[in-house]
Amino acid sequence: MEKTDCARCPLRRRRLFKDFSPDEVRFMESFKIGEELVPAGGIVLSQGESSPFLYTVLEGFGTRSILLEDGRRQVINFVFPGDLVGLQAALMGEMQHTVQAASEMRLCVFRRARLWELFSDRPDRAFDLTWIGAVEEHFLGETIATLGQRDALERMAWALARIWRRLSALGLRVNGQVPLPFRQSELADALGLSVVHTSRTLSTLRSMNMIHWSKQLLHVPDEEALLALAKLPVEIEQTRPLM
Amino acid sequence: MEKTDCARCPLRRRRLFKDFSPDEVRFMESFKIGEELVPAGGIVLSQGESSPFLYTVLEGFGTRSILLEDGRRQVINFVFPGDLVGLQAALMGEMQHTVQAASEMRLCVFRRARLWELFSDRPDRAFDLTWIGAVEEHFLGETIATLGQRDALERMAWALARIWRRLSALGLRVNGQVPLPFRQSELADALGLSVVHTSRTLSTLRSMNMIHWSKQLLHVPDEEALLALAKLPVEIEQTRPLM
DNA sequence: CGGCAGCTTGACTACGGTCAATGACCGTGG
DNA sequence: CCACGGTCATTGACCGTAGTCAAGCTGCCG
Repeated sequence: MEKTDCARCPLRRRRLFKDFSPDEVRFMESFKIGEELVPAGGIVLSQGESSPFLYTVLEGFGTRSILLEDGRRQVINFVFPGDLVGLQAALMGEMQHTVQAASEMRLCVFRRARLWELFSDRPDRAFDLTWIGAVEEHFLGETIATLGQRDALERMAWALARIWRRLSALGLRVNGQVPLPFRQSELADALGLSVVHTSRTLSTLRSMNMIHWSKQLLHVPDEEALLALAKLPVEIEQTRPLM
Repeated sequence: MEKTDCARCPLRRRRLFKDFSPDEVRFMESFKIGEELVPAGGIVLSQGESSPFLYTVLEGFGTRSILLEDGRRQVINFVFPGDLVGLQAALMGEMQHTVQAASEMRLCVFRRARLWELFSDRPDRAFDLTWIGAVEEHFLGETIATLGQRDALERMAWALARIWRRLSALGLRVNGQVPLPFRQSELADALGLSVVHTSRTLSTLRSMNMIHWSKQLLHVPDEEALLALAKLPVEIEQTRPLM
């Protein structure tokens, strides 16, 4: 697959992401070894396996999830364009979770073996990498707080509000709608709810006129209201570095 | 407070931690600016505030927790000797959670402003820092899976098994007991349970003879059994870098 | 048209929350 | 030295949120 060169990377134009210096663009250009397409439903990285690659998502959506021994599954979070996946395996040896495509995904491919080079030659990029890890960690902390403290309605509002905000910041909102290619069972596994209760909770949110979700499209008529229900502060999505 | 020099750091001797090269010791020696004591109950870092410092825990135990607007609290995880705290604030500007001492803590103090120097001069240490972030992230993922998928008994077994293993690996097991200076309400807030149900769950575990916990001391008669109840693989605690 | 996956709805159940009373322990002050 | 009050843990009674089981429904694809 031919690679789009980083200089004209469509993602980096988005306000959500930090600008690169020309130097950084050049480095990433050399760091990137290609692109990969994963079909909807495909596995990007598999729990328990190591991978010679890490990836930045260019397009498409996915999930990170942990499989328990007894078959239960927990979706750790959702993966959106701009997210880096595979860093764990790159650092720790093997993936501790599975990354799966929910819609077709286009990925930017980096070679794990060259990660050390990044640390020794490009402290700025190494810093960004650590920064990305810290943001991820913060987000997981918020997720823990949500699962630990909030009830089903709040959890659902929280998840949808986060998705809505993120996709909006990515410029994926068209006609007041964002794409939402997840199934209810994935939401359920992300929020620690049963599929049945997920369905009921969604219908409550619909009847409250907080969301409209059908045909893989989500519309939020009153963002403030949903954020309030989710008890999320009305802050802006912070600009983040891109790998 | 006079500082113990890194060359004879008591923590680094423990098997749990990676060895430093003499070079690294020298660098850390210069990176460390002092030590600090925080009394039991004291706040180390406060959610929403920034901090000019980051810390490595030398002794003592604590919690990281998120305060929700309505007063609910979620304990994200427990903090043990060897853990690094304050990296989030150092990178992202302000703390997203609070770090509080559960017992008296002795901390190694580093200056945030010199973090950049670490990245530019010491790629090995920068790599370790990122590594620490990745491990933390993995652990939070496991926590999410626990809160999302497991019932009260499994959660409690999981938490106590993790604490038991970690403290054992730290060499803090004496006479088959590890110190456990947390209150039940802290366990409750960590596991998303009410204090009442936490007490009941603990008494179930006791009656199953899985744990003995009194007077801030925890004893696990049959580690395998507890790990099995917690559905935790019987792996060794991985050696980790120390900052 | 048939079959399957995903969603919805109803009926019942149970895990864990809430409220409340009591007990154990400890530090403080009369 | 003991009484008092505070914090933390325990226990009982009751209740509610969310899980389970099961039956239908919808839409899609072969």
